[in-house]
Amino acid sequence: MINEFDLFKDFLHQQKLRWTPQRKMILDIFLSFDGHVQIESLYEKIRVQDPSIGIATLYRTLKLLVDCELVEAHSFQNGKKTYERMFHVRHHDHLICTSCGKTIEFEHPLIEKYQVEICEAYGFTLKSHKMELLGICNNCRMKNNNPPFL
Amino acid sequence: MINEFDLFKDFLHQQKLRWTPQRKMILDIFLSFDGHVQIESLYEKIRVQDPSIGIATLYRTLKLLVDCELVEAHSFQNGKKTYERMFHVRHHDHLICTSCGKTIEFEHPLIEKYQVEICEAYGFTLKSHKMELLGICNNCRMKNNNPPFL
DNA sequence: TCTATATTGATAACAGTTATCAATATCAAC
DNA sequence: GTTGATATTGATAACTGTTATCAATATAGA
Repeated sequence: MINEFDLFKDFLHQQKLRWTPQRKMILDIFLSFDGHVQIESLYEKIRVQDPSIGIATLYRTLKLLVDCELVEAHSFQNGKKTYERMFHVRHHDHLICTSCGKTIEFEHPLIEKYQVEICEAYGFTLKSHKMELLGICNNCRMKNNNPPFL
Repeated sequence: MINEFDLFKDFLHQQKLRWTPQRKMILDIFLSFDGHVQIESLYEKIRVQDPSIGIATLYRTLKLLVDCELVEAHSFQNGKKTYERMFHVRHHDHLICTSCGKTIEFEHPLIEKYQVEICEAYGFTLKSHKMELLGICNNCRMKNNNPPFL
């Protein structure tokens, strides 16, 4: 079964770029994270293994990983980017309790279908999506003694 | 009917902050835009009316407008924030081009319906949601003309 | 092994945003 | 209206995350 390393190697070869120990290590450590990874955490963990690696190499490698679609970049409010693994991972959306922070992952095939339709209508090629439903979970509603709809 | 100016004035008063001509003008010009406003465009238009206004005042005022929930801040791929009017505006979701940053607003009643169903299934009381479809717009696809790897 | 050239780490540069500060404006109390 | 405590302003320095530059080095095909 094809894996991320082979895919990255192929991509580099195809672009006449080179497979280096730094690139291997960065991908390796990136894959050891789950969910959204911040440059900062990634860089810390990388430096444990090899303190000589420069931050520029990390940014450059992440950009390559995004180019070959193994990784997706997100921007959040605080101005920092996060990076998310995009290969061998099933897509899902999030239900988030704004009171306790609990999150539930879910999928909904029909919603996905409508998303594609919307993109087609506007001439977009859909690459990914993010959907977050924000609400109050059962637990918190009981605890706070709030009525079910508020 | 209550309007943005009264709401902002009340908010400032409540926080023991002051109602100034600069704040009035910034809100006024902000409201003359539609959709997602970039600081840059906003600042240009403001300086036409009063070239003495400083960029810091613009940032400070936008932060206040976000605090009082008249405005919502978004961060997109290119690292720039955009600001969106949040009052007297119907809820909508976003289609975002990850290449040029162009955004299109849309609504889809069926998707909204399924969101409610999902929340009910997990015992959540839905408060709000955010859905972003990320892709490549027609323009950028033509311009770049580079097929994705894989 | 040799050689063209891609890659590296250090760091300067850059862009967007925020903090600092002295001068000024606001507004509640009188 | 005047006063005075203090919030606000504009200019700009500082800060943060990211990217570009560059000389030294590593890679990989011949």
